[in-house]
Amino acid sequence: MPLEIRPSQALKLWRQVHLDLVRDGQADLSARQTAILLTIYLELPPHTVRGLAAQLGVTKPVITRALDTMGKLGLVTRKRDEFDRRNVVIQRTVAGALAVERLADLVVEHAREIGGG
Amino acid sequence: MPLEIRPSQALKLWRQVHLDLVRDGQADLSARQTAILLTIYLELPPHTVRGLAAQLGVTKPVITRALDTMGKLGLVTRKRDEFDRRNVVIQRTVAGALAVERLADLVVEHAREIGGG
DNA sequence: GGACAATGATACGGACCCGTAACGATCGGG
DNA sequence: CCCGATCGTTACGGGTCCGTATCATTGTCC
Repeated sequence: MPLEIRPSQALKLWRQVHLDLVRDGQADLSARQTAILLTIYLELPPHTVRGLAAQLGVTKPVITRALDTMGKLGLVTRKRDEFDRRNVVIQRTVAGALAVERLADLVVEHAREIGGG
Repeated sequence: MPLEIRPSQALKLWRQVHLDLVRDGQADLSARQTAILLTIYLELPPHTVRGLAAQLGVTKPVITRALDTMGKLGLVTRKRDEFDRRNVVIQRTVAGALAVERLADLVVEHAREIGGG
């Protein structure tokens, strides 16, 4: 059963959620950072810098810097892989899980409000 | 008729759309810029710097700078209001309308893919 | 052990954005 | 005409991010 949504509804939803994100003063994440964060929290671990870079189609420094920023915000953590010490495993945090959950609630709530658009 | 969507579906949708935005190499807009762009294209004109700042809960320079950037990208245009020459009216462009339309299509398409999640 | 590959981090110059504060231009009332 | 209010922009110091190139560390294979 596909999720049906019309273009006008999609845009209203997109706008309302972004408005809330901005007004709540939450971290003003870029599209890249959002994609990284959600990939970490939705896809099965383990996550590496290399893997994320490949999935997003960006270079490794982009991921490293995004992880630096999100690390400061407490949204993710890094840990060296003990089996292959070249790798770094990106781990989830409680704060990160809460932020993702809050985003989900925001989308659900506004979707409900929009209704027939 | 409310638009029903579950949290897990919302997150999948959010991730997929952001992944596409990043991979398409489109302008990597921040949450603020996205909110501004969609407000201009969804709400009734006229739009002013002051009005946008109030709606988003940010300061005026934030809007000015965002308009500078989007102007370079061809997404919006500015014009002085001839009736009150203190005001600046923000206008839509063909390129901006296309970008918004593309975003809508992206959301609709991924919503359809997700289905029962 | 040594050459080579792979991983993530760092250096660099340049661009953008932030918040606060000040600025020039314009309007409106006395 | 002038003073104050309003509008959008710009200046400033500080921070983040970009892409490219390079680096140190670690693993792999002969």
